[in-house]
Amino acid sequence: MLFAKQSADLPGIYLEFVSANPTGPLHVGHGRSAVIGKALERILKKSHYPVTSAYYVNDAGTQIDTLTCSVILRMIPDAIFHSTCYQGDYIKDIANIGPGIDPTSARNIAKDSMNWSSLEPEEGQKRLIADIQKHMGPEQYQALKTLSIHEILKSITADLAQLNVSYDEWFFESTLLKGGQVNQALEQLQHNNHLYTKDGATWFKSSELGDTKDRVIVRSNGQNTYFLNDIAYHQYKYKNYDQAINLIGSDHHGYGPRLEAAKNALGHQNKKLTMKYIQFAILWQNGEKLSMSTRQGQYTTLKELYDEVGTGPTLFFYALKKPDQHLDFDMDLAKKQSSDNPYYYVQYAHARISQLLNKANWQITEDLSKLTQSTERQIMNQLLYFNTALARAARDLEPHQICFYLMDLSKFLHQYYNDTPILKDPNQELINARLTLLKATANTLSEGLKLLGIKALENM
RNA sequence: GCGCCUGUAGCUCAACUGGACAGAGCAACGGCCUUCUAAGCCGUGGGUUGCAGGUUCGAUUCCUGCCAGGCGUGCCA
Repeated sequence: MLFAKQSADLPGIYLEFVSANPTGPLHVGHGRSAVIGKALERILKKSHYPVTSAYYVNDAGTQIDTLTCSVILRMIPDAIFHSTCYQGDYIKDIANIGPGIDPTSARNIAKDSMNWSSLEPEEGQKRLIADIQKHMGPEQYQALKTLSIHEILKSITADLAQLNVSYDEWFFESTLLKGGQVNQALEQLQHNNHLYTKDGATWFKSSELGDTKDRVIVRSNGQNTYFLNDIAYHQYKYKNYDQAINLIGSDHHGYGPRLEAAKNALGHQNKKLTMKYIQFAILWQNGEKLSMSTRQGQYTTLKELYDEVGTGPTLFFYALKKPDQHLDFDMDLAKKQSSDNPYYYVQYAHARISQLLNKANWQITEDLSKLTQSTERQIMNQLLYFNTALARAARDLEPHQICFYLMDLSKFLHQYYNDTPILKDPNQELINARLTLLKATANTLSEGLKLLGIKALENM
């Protein structure tokens, strides 16, 4: 192989991450997947892989009906708010922008709401959705559903944008149902003899393909499981890409084998499915662990986090540890503007260089033969190592390797800066050579930070 | 019970897929600003890599068995 690989030779990668249900604002758990996922997209793209990033919007399941009904109940002051509905204030906000509900429907719903709370929570939940849909009528209901999803996605997009996270594609689960891809996948599984019926439900024989047990894909009540729709989604991925990478919370690790089984059952043995599990981030503030309960809206939102510690530190801290390692996110440290904080350590290195470059009278030179100090060699070696570090981060899907690379490079820079008064030297040629090296260092720091979504600072 | 992940210095973490005396930061202690930003640098102390075996010239890394923690083990998503 004489030449470096071109993009066209490399496998097209479909990278899905976050894909949180659009039922509420993103919380701090989603933040880590968002930051790592986007960093991976940039790392892979910089490594010349054709990458498509995607957010899968689950807009078809019962949780969306729960969302819609939560909003509707908040629009009717007389109705009793059900315990299984989403409690957060954001529901009220959506209800306030809504067009309102016609008086007859509202009265009926308010009347029924007494019955729901007398039932078992789950049963009440089911009845609630059915009754509300009946009273509202399909058009009015659908309008509010669309509005609710739209508003939630707006807030999710805004949160992600704060962390410089954007997507090539937003893929809606509902399009798979409308477009017939779900039925198509179902038929193909049937045709390939991977299905059977038991207890009125349709089962996928995933245990024959490496999973620990068979899985229901159509429930006895006729509803698809999340899994079936996801199979159809992955069918789409395999048809258009060579490799699918899913970033997924490690609490869902049991999901991988059945997706792999489905891939093979549909004849996509030649495609690669990579599950990258992201461990939880645990927030610490004032030396105490923050509660992560997702019930009753008692969790820390992503917005609260980046408002508190700032975008740059948030990005750096989320990416700092190996993805499959638990992350202790120390908010006090992230806010601290001192040497303990690795984010500022790296930024300070870049800022120091920027100031020198601005202050000096110099020009770029190709002659670096005068740079013979060990500190200068150390920096040069580290600069040459960048491509390797990048390749490793891409290979292992581990952005934290970029963080460690940047911290190492920053350390060499600070050492150099401390023991060599660069601008004081009488030899202009030497100054030119040294500042050329520092310019390259600043560029590399800036590039590395950019991979993490962080803008390098000129001064501090 | 079974499955996946984790266990490295007092704390938080690395360790280039099996290679040299296992490295950083913080915390502790001691130095460096009349000199380009001290948000920095230098030095000292700190380890039986959870435990016990095995494979290997060589193991934090691979295998087996324990111990501890986390997460799973739905006709939830």
